[in-house]
Amino acid sequence: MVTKQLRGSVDDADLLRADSLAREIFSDVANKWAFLIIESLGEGTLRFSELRNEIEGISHKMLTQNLRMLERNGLVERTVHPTVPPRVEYTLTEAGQGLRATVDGMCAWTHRYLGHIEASRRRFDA
Amino acid sequence: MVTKQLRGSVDDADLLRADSLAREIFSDVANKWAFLIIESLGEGTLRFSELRNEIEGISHKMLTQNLRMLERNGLVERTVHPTVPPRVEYTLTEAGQGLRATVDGMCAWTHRYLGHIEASRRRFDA
DNA sequence: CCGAATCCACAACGATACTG
DNA sequence: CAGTATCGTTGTGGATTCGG
Repeated sequence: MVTKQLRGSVDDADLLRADSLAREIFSDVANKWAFLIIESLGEGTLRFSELRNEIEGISHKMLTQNLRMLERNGLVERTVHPTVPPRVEYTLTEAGQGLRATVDGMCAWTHRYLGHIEASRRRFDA
Repeated sequence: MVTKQLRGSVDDADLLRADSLAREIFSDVANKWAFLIIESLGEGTLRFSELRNEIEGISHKMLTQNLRMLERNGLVERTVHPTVPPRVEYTLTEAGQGLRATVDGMCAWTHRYLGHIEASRRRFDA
C-alpha cells in the first residue's frame, strides 16, 4: 500500500512534469512563424536566405530566433558548411516531419474555409 | 485577349487577396490559446467559466480576447442565455470542428515526441 | 457570471551595426 | 552569408475595476 502510494505519487509527478513540458512545447511551436518555417522546409532543405525569401514578411531576427527554437526542440537540424561565404542549411528532422502533417492540415483547412471565414468576419464586423 | 488579360489580372488580384487573407487567418489562429480553446471545445459545449477552469493558466482577458477572435472568424459560436446570473456558452462551428483534427494531431504529436524533445533540449542547452 | 475598459510592466519585434 | 548584440518602439498580457 505504501508502495502503491509511493508509485502513485511518482506517477503523478511524472504526469505533471509531462503536462508542463507539453504545455511548454505547445507555447513554443504553436505560433505562426514556426508553422510557416515547417511548411517551407517540408519540401526539402533550405538555406537561411532561401527561407527568408520564402517566408514573406519575416525579419532576420524572427527567423534566427525561431530556427534556434526549433533546433533546440529537435524539429530542425542545422548544418554549417565551412565555406566562404558560409553556407547554412536547415532541414526537418523526423520529429519535424511528424508535425508537417499537422501544419499541412491547417493550410488545407485555411483554404477550405477561406470564404466561410471571410463571410463570418463581415457579419461580425457589423 | 484583352479579356484574357483582364481576367488574368483579376485572378491575380484574387489570389493575392486570398493569400493575404490566409496569412491573416494563420496569424490569428496559429497561437497556443486558440489551439487550447479548440481542443477544450472539441468535447462539446462549454461555459466561459468552464473554459477558464479547463485551460490552466489562461487569464480572463486572454480567454475573452481569443473567444472573440474565434467567433469573428466563424470557428466558435457564442450563445447567451438571458438568465440571471447570465450564462454564456461556446461551441465549435463546422469550421471549428474542421480544425479540431489538426489540433488533435498536434496534441498527439506532442505526446509522441515528448521524450525526443526533452532529450534534444538537454543536448542543445549544453 | 460575463464582458469591457483602464493602467502599466515587460516582452516582442524591427532596424541597425558589427563579427567571422 | 549567417549570426549576435544593442536600442528604441510597439504591443501583449495581467491585475483590477466597474457595468450589465
